[in-house]
Amino acid sequence: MTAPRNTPPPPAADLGKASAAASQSFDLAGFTAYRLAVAAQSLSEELARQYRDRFGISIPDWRVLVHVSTGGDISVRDIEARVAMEKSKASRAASRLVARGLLQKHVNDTDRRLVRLSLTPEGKALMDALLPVAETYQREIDARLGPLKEAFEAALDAVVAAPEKVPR
Amino acid sequence: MTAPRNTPPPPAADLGKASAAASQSFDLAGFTAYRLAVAAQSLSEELARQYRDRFGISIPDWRVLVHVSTGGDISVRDIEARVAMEKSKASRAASRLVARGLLQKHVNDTDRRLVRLSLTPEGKALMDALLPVAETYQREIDARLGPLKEAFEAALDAVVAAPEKVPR
DNA sequence: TTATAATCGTTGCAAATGCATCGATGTCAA
DNA sequence: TTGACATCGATGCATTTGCAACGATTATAA
Repeated sequence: MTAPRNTPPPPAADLGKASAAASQSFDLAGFTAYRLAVAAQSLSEELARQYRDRFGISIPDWRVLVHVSTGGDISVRDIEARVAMEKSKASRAASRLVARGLLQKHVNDTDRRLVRLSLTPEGKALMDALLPVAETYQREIDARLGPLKEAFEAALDAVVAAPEKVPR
Repeated sequence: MTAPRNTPPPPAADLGKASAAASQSFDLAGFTAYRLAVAAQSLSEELARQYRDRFGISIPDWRVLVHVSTGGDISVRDIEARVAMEKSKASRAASRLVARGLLQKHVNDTDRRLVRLSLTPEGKALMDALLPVAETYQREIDARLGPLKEAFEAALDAVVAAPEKVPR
């Protein structure tokens, strides 16, 4: 991102072109979904790099770990619903973490289809190392946002809340 | 999606952040990088589903198409730099689009390492169909944001601009 | 009860992805 | 000019991903 070297600055508006239509009237930079995706990727990668380099943890791993560490007895489907992750992704992340000795799986006695995920002592120890990194990073982001933070949070809520289905 | 059934409502806001034992003091919902990622995925998927179902276009395809359609003669590395996409991803998306007859590749005569990507007539026609969908969707998002939009855009800029590297 | 449907977590599989590397081309300094 | 190095786009490869199954379990209704 952002290393245009031999690239001439975007002409941005020179395609006169035939069809009086779309071909030149759209600017990706003004497209909120795109800008949001780029921003999200940028932030996630900053943090993910640290997790990966220092702890060997991927983003799916991290999400599962955080959810389990804060949520008590959590099932895969809880993660799917609350962490915005495909269930197969959550399932595999959980299995990886179990294989690494960070997580345990138990059968839920009330509903034996469900799995209860919980941290092992090793998992707890890892989280104790991981969370300060996340908190430091969050403070960094807060600093970048400054007074915009409140509006930003509100906007994130607003944009996700889909009041009605977008016409198909 | 989002049908929490047997899941108790998230505690949401009760972090004493005693920092002593991280294992329960962190709330993913208060973590900006996460919220941003979820919002971005939500928005991208809403639009991507339409593109996929109606036009067989993936998000990487879409980004390449938009960039080519607005940017004139564009190389793969331009896309990498300006669309926040891995170059192999951009390269393969371009190849897919060429295979579908939507894009053309030419050698850049000035620098023969570069590829010039341009829309075929079929590609232009597709964009003429695609862009109104995107514009409608953008209006939908604007409606959701309302007066928050300005602050939201500013916040996206602020959060991405990493003034200095986060300590590694 | 029994039959039918729904849900949970896992897994097979094809496609997509990230990374490293390659050949081709270009740049630059000696 | 030559040689060392950089850049571009493509690709091999291992991993990850999304989706559609599946078996096991539970819920619902006849």
